[in-house]
Amino acid sequence: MKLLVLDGNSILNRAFYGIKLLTTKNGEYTNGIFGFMNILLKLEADEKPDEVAIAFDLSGPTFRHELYDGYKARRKGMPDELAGQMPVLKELLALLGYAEVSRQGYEADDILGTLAAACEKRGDACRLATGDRDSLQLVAPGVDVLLTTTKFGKGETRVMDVAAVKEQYGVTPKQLIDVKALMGDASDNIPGVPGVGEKTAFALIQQFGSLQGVYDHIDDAAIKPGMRQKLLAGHDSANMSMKLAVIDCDAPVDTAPGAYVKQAGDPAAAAALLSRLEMGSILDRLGLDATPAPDAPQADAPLLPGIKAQPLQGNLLGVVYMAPAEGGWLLVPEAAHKVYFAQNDDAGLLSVLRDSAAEIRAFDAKPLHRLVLADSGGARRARNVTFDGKLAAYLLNPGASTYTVERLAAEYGVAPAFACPEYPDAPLLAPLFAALDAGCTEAGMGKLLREIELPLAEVLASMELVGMQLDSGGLRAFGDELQTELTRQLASIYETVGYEFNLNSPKQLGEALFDKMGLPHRKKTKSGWSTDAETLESLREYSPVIDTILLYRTYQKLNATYVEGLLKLIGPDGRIHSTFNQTEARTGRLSSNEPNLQNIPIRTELGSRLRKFFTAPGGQVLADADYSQIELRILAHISGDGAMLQAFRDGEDIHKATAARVNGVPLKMVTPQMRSSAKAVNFGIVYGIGAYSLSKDIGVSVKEANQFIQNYLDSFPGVRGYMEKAVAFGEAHGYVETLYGRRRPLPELASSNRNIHALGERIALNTPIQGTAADIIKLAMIRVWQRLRSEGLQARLVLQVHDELIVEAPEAEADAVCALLKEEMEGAAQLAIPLQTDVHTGRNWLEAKG
DNA sequence: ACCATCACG
DNA sequence: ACGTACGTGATGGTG
Repeated sequence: MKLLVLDGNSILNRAFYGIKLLTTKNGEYTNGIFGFMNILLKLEADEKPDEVAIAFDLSGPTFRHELYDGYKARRKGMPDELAGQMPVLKELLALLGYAEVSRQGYEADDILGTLAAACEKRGDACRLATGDRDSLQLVAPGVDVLLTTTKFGKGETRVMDVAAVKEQYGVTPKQLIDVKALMGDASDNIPGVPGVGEKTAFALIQQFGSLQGVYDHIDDAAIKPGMRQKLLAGHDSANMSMKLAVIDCDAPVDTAPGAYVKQAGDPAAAAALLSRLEMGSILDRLGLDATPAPDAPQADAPLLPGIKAQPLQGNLLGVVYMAPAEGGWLLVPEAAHKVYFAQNDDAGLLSVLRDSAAEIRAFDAKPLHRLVLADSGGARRARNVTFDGKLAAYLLNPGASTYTVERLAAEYGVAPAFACPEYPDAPLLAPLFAALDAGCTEAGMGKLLREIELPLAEVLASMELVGMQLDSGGLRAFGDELQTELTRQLASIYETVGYEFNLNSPKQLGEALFDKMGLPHRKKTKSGWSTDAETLESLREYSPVIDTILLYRTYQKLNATYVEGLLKLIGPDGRIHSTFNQTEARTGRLSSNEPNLQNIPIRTELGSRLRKFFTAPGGQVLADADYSQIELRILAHISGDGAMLQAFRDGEDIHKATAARVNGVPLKMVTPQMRSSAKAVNFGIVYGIGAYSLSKDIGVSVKEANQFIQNYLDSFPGVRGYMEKAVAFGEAHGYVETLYGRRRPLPELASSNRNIHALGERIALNTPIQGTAADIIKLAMIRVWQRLRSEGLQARLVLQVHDELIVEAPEAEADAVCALLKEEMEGAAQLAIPLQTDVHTGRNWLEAKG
C-alpha cells in the first residue's frame, strides 16, 4: 500500500506564486487551482498511490501558540486573489472524490507527520508532497518527501529520501529539528539561539548529534568561547524552539488503512465546475466530458494524444512553443484553421517535431533545441525554426528586464487573434510575431535575427547540454587548503583588532578599522565608510593587519564563490551545466549563470589555480582559442585611423606601438611604464574615456591624464573623429549600432542630467565596439559548431567567454580542432585588418590558456 | 530586496 | 560641487 499526502496550503501557495494570475472570462481567479490540479495529477501519475489525502491548515490557534506567544503560523497575509480560490479548490477536490483532512489546532505539517508515522509503523510506503522544507524532518525509511520547488520560475519536484537529506544537509532528517532549534526560523518566529546561523547550527549538530549533545559537550574545545557564551545565553530559547520545531506525529486524524481511498465523487458536478473554471486540459486529463458551453464551437478530436483542439481564427502557420518555465504550451496548426494546446508536454512537442515538417515559430527556441538535442543524444536537430519572438523583442529593445508575451503584446499594441481564456498568451502570438518581425525588418535587423541570433540559440542549447567537466576531488582539496588558511587569518585579525566580529560584514569591518583602530577613512558608500580593496591598499602602512584582511577577502571570495559555489552545481555526470542568456546584455554580449563560467579567476596566480579543475575527460583535451585585441581591431576598423590600422598590419604589440606614437619615440625606446599607461588609455578609449578615472588608473594627476588623452587623440586623429561621430549619431538617432546593425537605444543622451548624459556618450562610444565584437564571436560560434558537426568530429563546443571559445576534443582530433577554430574564428568577419586568434590545448583550462 | 564587494572580458 | 570608464553574475550581510 502507498499513501500520498499533500500539504494543501503549501502546494496551493506554490501553484499560486508559480504561475501568473489567470482569470476566467467572468473574472474568477484560477491560477492557484489550476497549478494545484496540475501538480496533483502529475504526482498521481508518477507515484500511483493507493490512497490520497489532502491536508489543510485551519485558522485558529495551535498548541504552538500556547507554548510560545511569539509563534506565528506562516499562513499570514494570504492575498485575496488566492484566499478566494481556497474554497473553490476544496469543493473541486471533494467533487472529484479526494479526501480532505484538517483538524482545529493542528497545522498541515502535523497531519503529514501523523499519517507518515502510521504508514511507517505498519510498513506501508508514504509520500508527502509539500513545498515546505520543514517537513523534511519527517523523511524516514519508506517515507519520502516530494519537495515542489520553484527555482528560476521553473516548477519541479525533488524526491527527498533519507539519503538525499543526508547528502544535501549532512544530517539525518530528525536532526533537522535540532538544527532549527539552534538557528531558529524567522518565517514562523522560532527564535533559536541568537547569534547562531545556519552554518554554525549544522556544524554543531553534525559534530554533537543533537541539541542535547551540544549542551552536554558545551565545554568541548571545538566550541569557541564566543559561541559557548551565545549558546549558554540562548539555552532556554533553544529548548523552547525545539518544542516548536518538532512536528506533532500524533494528531487526532484517521490513520486506518484505506481511510483515504479515493471516492466516486460527483463527476458531472466536477466537470461542470472545471468548465466554469475554463480548465479544458484538466477535464481532458481526468477523462471527463466538458459540458459544452452554449456558444462554444465544437472541438475536434485531437490529432495528438493529450493535446486539446481549439478553434483558431486567423491564419497561423507553423508550430509555436514556449518554454515550460514561462508557462509553456504549444500550438500545432496542422490545418490552417486549427491549433492544438498542450501544457508542459515535452513528449507531445517531440512527436510533433519528429513527425511534422511544419515551420516552427517560437517564443524562446533555446529550450526547444535543448529538448530535441537531448532526446536524440545530439543527433537530431529542430531544423525548421524560422522565428523567435523573444530574440526579436530583445533586438528591438535589448534593455528590457523581461520578455514575456503579455508585456510585449501590450507594448506593441496587438490584440488577441481569437478567444482562449485558458492560455491567454496563445492568441497574442501570431499578431505579436507579425509586429516583431516587421519591427526587426524595418530596423534593418532581419539578417541579424535570422543569421546570427536564431542559429545561435541552437548552439547555446547544445553547449548547455554538453556542459564542462569539473574535478570535484581536486576542487574540494583546494577548498580545504583555503579553509585552513582562512581560519589562521581570521584568528590573527581578531587578535590584532582585539575582539571578534564578522569580517564578512563591511559594516563591522569599518567599525573595527575606523572606530576601534582609528585608521583614517577614505571614500563613503551609501551605508558607511568604504572598506573596498582600493581603500584597504591605501591603509597598508598603518598596520600589517590590513594585508591579512586583503588576503582573507581574496581567499573568502575564492572559497565561497568558486569552490563551494561550483561544488554545489556539479551534476551527477560530473559536469557543470551553465545557462547562457541570449537576451540579457544590452550590448549584445551573452551572459552566463548558475554558474557564471565567464568570470572564473585568472588574473592572480592563486585564483588561476581554479582553472586546473576544469578538465577534459580521459583521452580528451580542451582547446582554447581567443581573439587577440578584438576590440581595438574593431576600433581601428570603424574609425579607419591610419596609424592604428598600420600598427596592426605590422603585427606590432598594439600597446607598445601606441606608447611609441603618443610619446613620439621609436618602438625600442618604449619603457614598460610607457606601455602600461598606453594600455590603460587604450582601454579607456574603448570604454569612453574620462580623465579622472584614467588618472586613478595610471596614478597621475587629472591634469596629466587629460594631457595624455589629448596627445593620444592627436596621435590617432581617426579615433577622435570616431568619438565625435559616434556621439553625434547617437544624438541624432536616439540609438547607436554595431557593424552588423544591432541597435542599442540611448535614452541617456536625452537626459538633462549631466552625469546621465555623459554616461550616454560613453555608451555611444563603447557599444558599437563591444557589440560588434559580440556579433563576430557569435558568428564564429555558429561556424565552429556547424563545422564540428559537418566534419563528423566528436569535439564539442563547451564555452564562450566574450572573446574566447573552448572546445572539448578527443586527443586524436586536437590538431584538426585547433586549425578549425582558428579558421572559423578568423574568417567570421572581414575587417580592414585581419582578425587574429591564439589557440592552445591542454588537459585542463589553465594549461589550455597557453 | 538591496547593498557592498569582487570575479571576469 | 559632485561624481567619475563599458558590460556582466555571485556572495554574504543587512533591514
